[in-house]
Amino acid sequence: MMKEKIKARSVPFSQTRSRHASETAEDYVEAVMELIEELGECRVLDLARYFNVSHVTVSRIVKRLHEENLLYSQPYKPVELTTEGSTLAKQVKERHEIVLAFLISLGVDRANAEIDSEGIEHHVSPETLDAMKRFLKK
Amino acid sequence: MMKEKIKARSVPFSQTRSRHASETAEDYVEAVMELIEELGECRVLDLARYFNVSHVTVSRIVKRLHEENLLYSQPYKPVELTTEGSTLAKQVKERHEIVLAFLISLGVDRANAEIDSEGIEHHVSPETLDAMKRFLKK
DNA sequence: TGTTAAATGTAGCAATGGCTACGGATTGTG
DNA sequence: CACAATCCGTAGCCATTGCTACATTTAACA
Repeated sequence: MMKEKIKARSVPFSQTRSRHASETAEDYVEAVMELIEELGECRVLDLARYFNVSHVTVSRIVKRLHEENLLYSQPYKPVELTTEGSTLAKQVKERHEIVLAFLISLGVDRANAEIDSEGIEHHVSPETLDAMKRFLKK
Repeated sequence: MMKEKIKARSVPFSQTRSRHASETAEDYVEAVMELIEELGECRVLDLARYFNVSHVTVSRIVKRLHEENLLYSQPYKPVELTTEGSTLAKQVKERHEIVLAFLISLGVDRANAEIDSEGIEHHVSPETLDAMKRFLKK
């Protein structure tokens, strides 16, 4: 059978695993920032409740993000953001808020907008984010 | 320290793992449908090139989706869609096309729209999809 | 036909993110 | 202070998605 050349995806599904790991990092720094604002500090169990996972899962991810210099943590102590983590958290939070506002302004009810924005935010390029901002200004 | 109750995320990050597995399933049935249309058949290596992963990764995922009754495969034979897989593929493709058209109509250039739509499509609820359709009609 | 090339499968390792079970650390309270 | 409750770490399991290396099957062609 004659076969034409296969075109790979515009942007290959490059490394689904590392992509997911980055999303986790973004979710965690955002959550840590939010929980510190809400509660004054962020414990492992706070994150576990926030994400609805066991404290063991949180503990391991916190350890990884600590090694990646996004979080600062000591045994049995609250989790804190490093400078790098804080910077990332602010970016993620801003992007998240824009996506959420955009969906609401598009006519999606708040409940669905909140759910979808959490999934969508990780996949919004700066260009798409700009387009959303422009839409919001009108 | 007094701590208020922690509110879990509106929709808990429930089972990131199974969520990712579903996304993979959606991506694969969509790819299989597209590759069959383009090439007449879909081989493991076609999928490997499409997703930029090794044939081993594809082989294992195809095996899993076969067990989930989305794909039909026999050793050393082309991959096919089951009825269930075909139905899912059509839904995913339609949703994907709407998201892509929406982003373009929002003012995102095609290249970025294609990239972002691939990431976003899995996180668009029916409500948000409806809002995108309404936007496209105007 | 028989040899070689291409396509797939299998074995086995790593990273990530789930979990339960268990034990140690910290905290709060009588 | 001491005990109990809560918090958190470790061990060790599973599933998913990456990989390389190697074996096998299929297909192509000299």
